[in-house]
Amino acid sequence: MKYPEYKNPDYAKIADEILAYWQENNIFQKSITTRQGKPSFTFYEGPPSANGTPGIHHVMARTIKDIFCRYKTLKGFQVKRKGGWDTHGLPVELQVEKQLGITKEDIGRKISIEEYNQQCREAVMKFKGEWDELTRKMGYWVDLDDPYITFDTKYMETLWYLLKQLYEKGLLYKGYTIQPYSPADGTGLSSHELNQPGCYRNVKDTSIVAQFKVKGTENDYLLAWTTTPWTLPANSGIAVGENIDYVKVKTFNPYTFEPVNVILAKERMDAYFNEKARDLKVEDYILGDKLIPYEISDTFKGKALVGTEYEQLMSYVPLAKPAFTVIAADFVTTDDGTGLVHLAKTFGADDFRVLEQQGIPGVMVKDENGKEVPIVNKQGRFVSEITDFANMPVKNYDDEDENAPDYKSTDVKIAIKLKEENKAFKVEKYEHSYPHSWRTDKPVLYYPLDSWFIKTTAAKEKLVALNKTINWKPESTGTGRFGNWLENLVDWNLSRSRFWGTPLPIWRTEDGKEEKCIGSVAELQEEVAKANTAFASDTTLTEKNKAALAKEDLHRPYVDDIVLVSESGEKMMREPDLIDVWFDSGAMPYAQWHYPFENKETFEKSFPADFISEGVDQTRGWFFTLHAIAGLLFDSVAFKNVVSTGLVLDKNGNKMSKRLGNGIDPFSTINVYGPDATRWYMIANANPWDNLKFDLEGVKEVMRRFFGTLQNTYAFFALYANLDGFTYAEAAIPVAERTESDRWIISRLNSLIAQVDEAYAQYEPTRAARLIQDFTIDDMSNWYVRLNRKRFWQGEYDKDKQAAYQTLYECLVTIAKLSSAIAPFYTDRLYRDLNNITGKESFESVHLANFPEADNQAIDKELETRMELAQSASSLVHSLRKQHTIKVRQPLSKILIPVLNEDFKKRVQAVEKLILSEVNVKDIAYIDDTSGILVKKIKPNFRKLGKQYGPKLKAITAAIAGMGQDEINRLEQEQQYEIDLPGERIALTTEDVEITSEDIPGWSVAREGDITVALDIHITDELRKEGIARDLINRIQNLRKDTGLDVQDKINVRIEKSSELVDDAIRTYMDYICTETQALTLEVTDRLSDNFEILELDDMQLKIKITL
RNA sequence: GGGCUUGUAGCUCAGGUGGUUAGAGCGCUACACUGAUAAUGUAGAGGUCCGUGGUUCGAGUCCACGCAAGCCCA
Repeated sequence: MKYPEYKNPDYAKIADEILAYWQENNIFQKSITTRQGKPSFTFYEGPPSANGTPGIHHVMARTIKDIFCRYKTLKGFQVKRKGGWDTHGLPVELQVEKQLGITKEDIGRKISIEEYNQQCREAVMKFKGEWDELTRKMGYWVDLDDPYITFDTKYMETLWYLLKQLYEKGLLYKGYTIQPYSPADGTGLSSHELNQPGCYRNVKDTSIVAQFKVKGTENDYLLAWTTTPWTLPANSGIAVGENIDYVKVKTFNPYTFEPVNVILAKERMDAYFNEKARDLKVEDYILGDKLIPYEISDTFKGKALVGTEYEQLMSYVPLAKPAFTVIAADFVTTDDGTGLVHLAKTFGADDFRVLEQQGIPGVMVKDENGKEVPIVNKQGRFVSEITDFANMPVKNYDDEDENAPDYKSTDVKIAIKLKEENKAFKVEKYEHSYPHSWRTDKPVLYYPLDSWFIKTTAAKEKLVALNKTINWKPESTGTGRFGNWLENLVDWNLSRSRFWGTPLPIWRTEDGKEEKCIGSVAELQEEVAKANTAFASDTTLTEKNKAALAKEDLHRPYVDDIVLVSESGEKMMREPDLIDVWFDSGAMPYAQWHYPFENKETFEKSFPADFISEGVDQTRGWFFTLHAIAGLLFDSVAFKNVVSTGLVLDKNGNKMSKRLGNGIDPFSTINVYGPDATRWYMIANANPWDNLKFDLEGVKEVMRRFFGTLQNTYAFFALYANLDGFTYAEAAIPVAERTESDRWIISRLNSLIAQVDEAYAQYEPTRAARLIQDFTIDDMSNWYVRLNRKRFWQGEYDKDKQAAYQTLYECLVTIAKLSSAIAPFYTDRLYRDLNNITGKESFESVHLANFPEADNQAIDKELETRMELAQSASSLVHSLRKQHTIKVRQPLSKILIPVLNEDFKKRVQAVEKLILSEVNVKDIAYIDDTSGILVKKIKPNFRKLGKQYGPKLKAITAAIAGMGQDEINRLEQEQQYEIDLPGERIALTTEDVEITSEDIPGWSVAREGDITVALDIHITDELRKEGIARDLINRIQNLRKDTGLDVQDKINVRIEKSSELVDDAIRTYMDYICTETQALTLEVTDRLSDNFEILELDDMQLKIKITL
């Protein structure tokens, strides 16, 4: 049995093979069953919607999910992960509308709701095949055989159960919010509809700066600006900015010329007062003059205005305190208007929010049922209570000719009235952007619409407190984005007026006085039975009820048909709304198990989740709904750890979109570069929560640099291990008995295990990937293998060789395990290629193995430091050789290393041999102080001195810089040295400075950190000959390779006599050359006649002939 | 308009608790090395650490105000 050797590894192909292996051997299932009885680690899958094709960002998000599930499995946890599909909601509906070429209005007319929903049900799984394929090909392990599906009746039944729980706790109520509403269409508009092109249009409207009289003053007025004068009768508050500067200005009303004191933001004065009137005196004003003088009589911050009461502007509907009070709001600016904002609670979302917070009521009237309604009806007309304008449309909804000479809009009529009453300070046309219905082109109003809410605000404190126990990655998303959101929580608006979704399970009598919330299918059946008994005489009704129930489907339209009976015997109809689809996904911890109807125990064991991960855009989506439902109903968090991932952008940092065509197809990427490199690149390149600029060049680089190096190292190992028959059959050689470099790489390996384990445990996969990558490339390949190459291909199969194999084997297997969570395919191949030969472990796959444990005994920090020293020393010698253009093949006699203390010397000595062989030098000479040739450099220890002396540091630095060699020596000998500062003397110790060797006069030196190296570049004849011998070996090796000889082929070499120097070199190093080149004979002949090759050696030419 | 994030070499990114020569990889240039060879080493070029103020003996790092990009929400 041999370790498989690969010529040109195709990583995509490897992945396919491994995938097949997993499938045949049920590796995923085994990764769960083999952990039976172990502590469980719960992961919740945020359900994707399969109505679109998956993109490259899904690979990113799912890689993160997969990594931690795999990691925890290796750590011995049982990690069940149920897949799921999000199936309801607007995107599906819009897609179907588009597909059928219909609009929302056509549903229930041109197409029945039943048929429409059937279309949705089919459309939503349209791309399930692609999703499953991606899941499989990218190696995302999730259980797709038994997924939860949000349109499933069982799933929906759990939603009803949860809603009923909320209802019974009094957390589900009917209220209203201010939403875009089109009176012309008689319907509300979704934000999606509002985002239709052409919806926002520039229109000229009448704007009014109204004068609100401050209570208890003679003629002090608050100036508030509005572009919707029709909302003025509904005014019940005014908002100011707390930190904005306001002024009180003495002037005259430009329409009535009455003297007034008006209050507005200082910055806005220019807009309302004529510069030319600045120097006029208020006292000198002649009534009726166009140029109106003004004078600032007071200045104050907005804060001072808060609480000011004023008189109602248009008193059609009286209102009690605290209405008509000035409040502070964060949305007030001085960009336009007056810096005071008129608030109409029923006609602005901001207005509603701040007034609600302050407990200020809105201007409402009672309708015929005694229900409170706004002063504008659903047709967009003033109600009768607004006597002067009763029944007038607030916008031009009657298609009147606006260009007619006598046309006056309602806004204008209001303006005229206010002017006459000394209540308008300025009236003008104002052009602004205003939303219009995309159907009728008529202006949209912001209007209170009925909605069902979950009273999340009731649990705000709890939700905030629970959030603090969640480990957020990154932390700022939890404390900032999510935390702030919770702090400013508003009630969750559940209502959606759509068709494809979970219906609200609430039935109401027509007068709204009695209602019932249904919490299960069984309950619905009971209630239907009751109703059918109560309304037995109405067979149409009872038959409909029966038919609807028989469908066993909780969707519309069936549930709409069901009529229930109230306590008092009234008919109850279902509230027509659907619930927000976010409730669907937020309820998945319960609904995926059909809790509490089934799987109670399973649910309890898997709640809350240990880990979830989704895009940061889910903060107010899934993350919130999970948190809210768990907090409200279960007094618990829904998840303990969460990684919110950033966006995947194109390589230029632009959002990927179908329109721009800059999207990356995940399938082709995986097919070309393989899933491992794709996954590794995404993880190693940037932290998952940072946006990723996805560049295929980066994937290529990862493939070459990391996987290429790892594969190369394996290939190297396999090549020689196969030749030597290494199968790890021998007992492991104790680490203490292995070479310095073996112990070093093992120490580094164990340090790596500990660091990688910690990185994963802290949900920092990027750190883990980078650590593994650096170790593989720098430590294992470029240093350990390079230094130890000879041990693998030279000499007998002795202990030393076994130690080398064992050491490298250990490294490779460990890297396979550490990386397996990120690159599951290649690492499984690597692991099994190695382990199948040695049989060290009995696992069928790396994913069934255990995470390596760091052996602290094997970690030797001192050794790691020493090796760093060897690396920098070697690098310095290489650099010196480079300067003098002396190739490494040419041996040199010695290097000098200055040593300023014994510790340093010991360290270098320990790695002396390594350095010498690495740089091809015969000897190291250590020079210390006593040699008297060192030039030293002194530098202040800023960290220490700074703390101690602070401001005096500049003077001290100057004094130290002035120290010569004698002074430095004295400091070192006496351990103390006094320097003069202006006015005082300071004693320095050796701790206060850093002394390094700067130079060795007459030598060529190089420095890096605290190590200095000098190189003896004199080449003796002896060295020259050895250099020639090495050159010759190199040329012969090249020749062997070029002629296609195998590594083990023995050869005979004949070389034509040339210079004495070369002949001498060959004679002297005959044995050496023969051993290295596997030559049986090597002779120098007078003349080579035919079939010879010419070797270039420095400036010489050699004729050579190689035969088998 | 608000909240959050990001800004360091041509590109992608590192740079605990402030410490005096700001690093790596890729790319570019040159040279070397060569039973790991579609690999490797060394060197060079390339930086107003987004800007402006401030704190400090000392700021890429801390503070304030901006600018730019992104996400979410109005």
